[in-house]
Amino acid sequence: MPQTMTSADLRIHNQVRLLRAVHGAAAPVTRAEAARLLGIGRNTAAALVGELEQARLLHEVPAEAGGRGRPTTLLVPHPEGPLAFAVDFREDTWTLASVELGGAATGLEEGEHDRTPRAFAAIRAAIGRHASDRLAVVGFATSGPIRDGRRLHISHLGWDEVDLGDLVGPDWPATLVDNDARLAGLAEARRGALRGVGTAMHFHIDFDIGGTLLLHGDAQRGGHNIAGEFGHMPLTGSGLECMCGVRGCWSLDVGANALVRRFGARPGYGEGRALAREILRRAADGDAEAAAAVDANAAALGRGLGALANALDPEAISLSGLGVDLIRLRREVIEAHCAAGLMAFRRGEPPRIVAGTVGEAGPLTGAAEIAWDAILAPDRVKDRLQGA
Amino acid sequence: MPQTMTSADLRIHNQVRLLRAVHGAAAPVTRAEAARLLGIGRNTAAALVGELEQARLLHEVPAEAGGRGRPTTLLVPHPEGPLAFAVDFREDTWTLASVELGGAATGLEEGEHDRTPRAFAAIRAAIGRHASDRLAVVGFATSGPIRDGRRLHISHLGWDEVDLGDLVGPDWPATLVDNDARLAGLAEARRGALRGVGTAMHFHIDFDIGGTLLLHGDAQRGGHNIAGEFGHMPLTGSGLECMCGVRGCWSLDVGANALVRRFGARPGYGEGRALAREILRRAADGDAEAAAAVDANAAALGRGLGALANALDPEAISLSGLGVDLIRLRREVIEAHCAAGLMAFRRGEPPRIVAGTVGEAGPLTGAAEIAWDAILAPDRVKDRLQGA
DNA sequence: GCAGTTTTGTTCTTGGTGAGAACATAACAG
DNA sequence: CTGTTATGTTCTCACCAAGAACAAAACTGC
Repeated sequence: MPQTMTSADLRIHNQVRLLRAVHGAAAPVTRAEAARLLGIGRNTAAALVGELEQARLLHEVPAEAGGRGRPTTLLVPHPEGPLAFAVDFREDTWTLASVELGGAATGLEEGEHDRTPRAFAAIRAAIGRHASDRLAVVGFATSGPIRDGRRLHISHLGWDEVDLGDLVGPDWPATLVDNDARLAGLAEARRGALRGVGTAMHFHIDFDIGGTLLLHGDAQRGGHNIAGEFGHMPLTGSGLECMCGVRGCWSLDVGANALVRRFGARPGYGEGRALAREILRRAADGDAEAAAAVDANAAALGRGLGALANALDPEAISLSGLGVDLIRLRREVIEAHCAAGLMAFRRGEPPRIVAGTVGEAGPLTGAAEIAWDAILAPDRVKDRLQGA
Repeated sequence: MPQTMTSADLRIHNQVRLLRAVHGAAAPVTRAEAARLLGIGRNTAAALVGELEQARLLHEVPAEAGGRGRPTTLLVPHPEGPLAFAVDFREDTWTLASVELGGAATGLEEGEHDRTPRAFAAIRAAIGRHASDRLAVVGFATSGPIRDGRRLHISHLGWDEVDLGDLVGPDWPATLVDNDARLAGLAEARRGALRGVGTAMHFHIDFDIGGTLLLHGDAQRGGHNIAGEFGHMPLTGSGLECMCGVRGCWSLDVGANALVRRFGARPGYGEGRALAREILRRAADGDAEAAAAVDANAAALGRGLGALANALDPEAISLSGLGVDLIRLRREVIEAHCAAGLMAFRRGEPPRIVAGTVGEAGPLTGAAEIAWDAILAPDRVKDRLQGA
């Protein structure tokens, strides 16, 4: 239930709705369109926008006349408005970008890192190089579960229970950290293949399978912010022991580990990824053993998706990482095994399985989204409106 | 995002908040408490309550003085206010109850049925015998998935894709139907063991395992209203074929089917349930084979819960049906196998596994909740306020 | 090129909403 | 019986969005 509602809160509420409409729109919105969209009068829209312009949250530019009627204005990000910085912290590289209202991103800097917490200092320095007083919130994507939003477990870096506070320090701008797979899903829900889908799931397939349940455009975080480890459910009957400490994880049969294990390579990270790509390439070229490995992978993927669909009933499922390749090479296998895992009465209306459209930029895009969610939170908008 | 917000909507919004506070409170609320709870002034509270009394949604009665200060009034359901009827439609019996604002239930009638759609006519007649113009919405709990809220699949009655419209007909009062396991979970979240838990799960264990993910007190329904078939995920490596059309379902290893199968009985419904209860009793009395069956059941239950916790990260999990007995008899087994299924880093903070406290009344209570959710929907409250 | 049409912007009035201050009231405490 | 405390009540005020009326700026068709 929303918190207290006074007359003044009403104004903020509608201004946030307006800002969200602009931020989430696929194409630029005119002021008149926004009024219709929110169901408010043109006069009210003018007043709301006027204050938001004053607060440097929106800017009005003349819209080119597109037919009859008095020409209106386009609502665009204010040139001096707040910016979100987004960081995608990957296995041994990172990317920093600046994202304005509406989602337009500008790449700022990239770097490599040595897999130690020193990487965070380098990123902080990069942020410092590009930051201005327009920088409002930093969204940070990293792999691995992040318990309570603070304690990082990045297994491929050997980071276990690393406290975020020790990494970002007090000199950082306001920073929100979340899991990359979850953020990739959020990106698909807000700006990709899952836009407008009420109940959806996203899975990022790499060595591991991480994902998220997306309800009405929001990624679910669980009670301790560590929801989404779907790869660590025993969905395909594997008897192997997983690095996570459990036996039989789905991830052992789907993704890069499963592909490379078949070719005698040890599971792990790094160079294994190249081998996995090589196997996919050989499978596409007709190599029988590679093809069999990919078949098995796709089958296990489909089986697990079917099981999850029984439990969570998504309308659509999007995939990123190796999942995109698996869909490209073996859509029928995935769908057939998904159907086999679906309860019979569901098979007439199976979840759509689609490749994500945000692609590699998923974590970065999602990181920008959580940053913008914070910037557009009613309290923050209120402060900004009153501070102006 | 909430819909249009005008000044008038603000009033409704706060009145709904007030009604929900009264409805959801554990103990009766005074007007002054309600004002504090909602963060509104005493004057505003007086105005809101006054209109709600006018609309016969709330009634004020003098509260017995409990200390210093001018005595206030207790907010109670209006004696002529709306009522929800709740129906629990079970395997061969049904129960009809009347529930007032706040959740107080009055049993009205019970009956047996012949497992055919004629049962609905009998229930309709019972509703007619007790209905007055106070009856606002009927909440109906039945087992099996209900696709899109309309198409019923009740396997133990042999109902497949039975359209709700053919059952309830146009002469029914406004009726909302949902799955009994989901409604039992909703009841726990609103009035039971899961009250106040942000992320929780509930499972009802009978022959099958049905359940629901509960987020902030709301049961998740999925894209086609058929979420919650957690029992039909292959979480325990069974190789058996399930009646649902899939192989390896969790339900085959947990619940009454798994118990009776061990004793040579065929899986199914009806008399099998008595045998399952008998096995539990013998296990409690020390019968070795019964104990082994119960052990296996508890282990499989725990294993599945651990897997689901990896994916969905609930703070607490409540159980009903046989789950209550399994917790009573084998809590350690469940918890140990749950921990084994949890990723290692989660084991320090496992989900609490608790017996539901609403008990047998779960589906009925949940059915009343969805009915009251409808009655307290802003549009409906608005109509009632303006109609008065 | 001009009059009519269409869409939007702008201005002003109005009904409604919650906040806040001041005061009244009804209990309890000593 | 007086002071304290919590609540009810009344009144004013700032604010909000709606709606009507009018103005403005484009296009259309003759």
